[in-house]
Amino acid sequence: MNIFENYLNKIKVAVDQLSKKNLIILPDNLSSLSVDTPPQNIKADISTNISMILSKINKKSPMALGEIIKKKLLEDVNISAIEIVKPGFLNITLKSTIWNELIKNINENPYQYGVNINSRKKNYLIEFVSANPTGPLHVGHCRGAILGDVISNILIFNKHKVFKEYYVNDYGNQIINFTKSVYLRCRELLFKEKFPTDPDLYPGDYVIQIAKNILKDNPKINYKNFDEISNLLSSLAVKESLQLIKENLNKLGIKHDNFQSETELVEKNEVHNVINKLSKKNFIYKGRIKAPKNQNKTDWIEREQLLFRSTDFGDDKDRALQKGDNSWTYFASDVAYHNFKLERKFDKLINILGADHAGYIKRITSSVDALSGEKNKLICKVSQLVKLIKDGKPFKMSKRKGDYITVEDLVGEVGKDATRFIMLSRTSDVELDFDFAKVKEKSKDNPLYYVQYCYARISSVFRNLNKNINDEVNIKNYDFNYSADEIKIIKKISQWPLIIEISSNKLEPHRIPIYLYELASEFHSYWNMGKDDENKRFINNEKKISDEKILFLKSISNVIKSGMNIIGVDTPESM
RNA sequence: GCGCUUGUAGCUCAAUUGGAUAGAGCGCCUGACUUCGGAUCAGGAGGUUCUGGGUUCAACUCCUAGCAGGCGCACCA
Repeated sequence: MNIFENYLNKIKVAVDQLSKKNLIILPDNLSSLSVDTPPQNIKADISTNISMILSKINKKSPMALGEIIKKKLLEDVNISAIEIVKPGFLNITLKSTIWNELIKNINENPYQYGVNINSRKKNYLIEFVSANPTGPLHVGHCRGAILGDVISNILIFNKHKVFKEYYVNDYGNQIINFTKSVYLRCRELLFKEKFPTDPDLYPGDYVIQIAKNILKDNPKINYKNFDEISNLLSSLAVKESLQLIKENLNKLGIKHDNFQSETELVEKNEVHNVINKLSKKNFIYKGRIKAPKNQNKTDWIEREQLLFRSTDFGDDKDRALQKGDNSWTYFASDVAYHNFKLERKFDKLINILGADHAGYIKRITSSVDALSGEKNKLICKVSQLVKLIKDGKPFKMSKRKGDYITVEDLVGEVGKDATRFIMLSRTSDVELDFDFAKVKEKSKDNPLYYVQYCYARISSVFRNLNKNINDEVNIKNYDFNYSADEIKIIKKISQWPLIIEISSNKLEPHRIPIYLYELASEFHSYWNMGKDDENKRFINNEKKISDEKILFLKSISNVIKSGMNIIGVDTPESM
C-alpha cells in the first residue's frame, strides 16, 4: 500500500471529472504532478502541486484553481481537511482511518510492504566485480561488489528477475604475466631460484601459496620449460585465484550466478562472429587513429587497424579492435561478451564499473546500441573510489610493496555488516571516506549499530513479555487511536515504498541505509518519551501490551528488517 | 588539450529527481539513568548550496560560461 500513489491516482481521477464538466482544462499529460510529504513545519499529511501545474493552461491563479479542486477532493471520505497555501500547494490532512489501514496492510503482508506492484517486471543481467583473476580482491573492489549485490537485491525485492554475472578476464598479457609469476614461484620452491624483481610480475605472497597448491596437485608436470606448460599452468593459476576471489566474495555475503570466461569466448570464435555482425551493419572499417592533440605522445605509432564506429553513438573517437600483433584488444572481446549477453535475451543489462573505468562507458554502450538497435539497453553505474583512513591518516595501498588491504583483512577487522552498511551509505558516484576506527566503533557514531539497536530494542519488548517478535498477530478490527507522536513514525513508514521506488528506478541503494537511520532515529526518540510519559511505554503496569502498540512496533521492525535484508545486513534480536 | 565526475554548516554527507523556512551525524555548549536495553534521548549555536548569466509560478537540482578537486585519454585489462 502506497498512500502517495493512491492519492496521485485519486487526484488524477478528480481533475479528469472536473475537466469533463468543463470546469478545468487538462494538459496532454500530468507527468509533473507530484504527491508527497510536505515539509516538517506544515501539519498536513500529504501535499500536491496539482493547481500550480494546471495554472498556465487554465489561465487562472493556482489559488483560484485550488478552490475548485479542493471542493472536488473533499468528497473523498478519508480526507478531513484541505488547505490551500501560497504559491498554490494543496495540503491535505487525512483521517486517522488511513493509518489504521496502513498498519493493517503491513501486518497482514509484512514482506510485501514496499514492493512496487505497478512496475513492469523485467529480466536483468547485472555484471559486477569482474576483477582480474590475478589475485584476491582488495578494498577497491569491495564497494562495487556490494553496490552490485544490493542493486540486485532491490530489483529482486521488486519482483524482477536478476542474473548476477562475473566476467573473468582470463585472456591477455596480464594473465601471461601472472602465469609467469606462478611459474617462477614454482621454480623458486623446486630449484631454489630467486624470484626476480620485474615490475610486470606479481610479487604477492598469495602467489607462493598458489604455486604450492599447484605443485601439490600436479607433481608430474615438467616445470623446466615455460612455453611447454604455459597453457596448462595458466588455467590452473586462474582457477586458484578465482577460488580466492570466490572466498572473498563469500565473506562479503555475495554470490554470483555465473563466472563467464573471456578465453572461452575467444576460443569459440565469438569475437570474429561479432565483428562480422557489426561489419554487416557497417560499423567496422579499416582506418587510423590520430594521436590526441596537445599531448606529448612521442611513442605514438599511427597505423591502419580495424576500428569500431563508436563516434556514431557519441564517443570521442572510434575504437581499436586489433592490436599491432593482430590479436584482439580487450574492447573487442568485451564487445563479443556483450553480444553474448544480448543473445541470452535479457530486457536490461547493468554494469557496475570502478571509477577508473568511467571513460570506458561510452564505447561499450555504443557497441550495445549498435548490436541491439536499442538505446539504453545497457546501464552503467560507476562506483567511486574508497579513501581508506587508518589512525586518522589516509592509507595508500601499494601493490609493489605488497602493502594493500584485502577484503579478508577488511572483513576480519570490521565485519561484513559494518563494511556493507558504510559502503552503501553514500551515493556511489561520490568518493567515500572509510575510517577503520569509526566503522569499528560500537556507538551512535556508527549508523549500523544505531539501526540494529532499534531492532534489538523492539525485540527486547517482546522478550520481556515472553512473546516472539516473529509471531503472527491476529486483529479483527483495526480502529486504533494513535497519538500524534506515533502517527509521526507511521508517516515515516508510509514513505518506505517511495524509497524503494526511487532506489529501484535510479539504481541508488544509498537511500535505504539513510532512510533506515532516520526511521531508527524517530523510534529512539519515541522510546525515550516513555521515561516521562507512561502512556508512551509499550509495556504497561500490568506487564501487558495493547494490540495497537504491538502493531505499531511490528510495523517498524518489519520495515527495518526488510531494509536490512536488502542491504544484506543482519538484524540481531539482542546485541 | 579533450572527455567524464564532484563542489551544500568547521568536518563527513542528505535533500522525495524542479517544490514551501535546505536537513542529519561528528565536533562545540547545556541537560536526562529509582528505565520496556544509555550502543539512547532533549535543547542550543552553526548557511550568499563554488562564481556569473539564463530558463519559470518555483532552481542545490535544468541550460550556459567560468573557477577548483578527482578519474580517464590508442597499440594494457
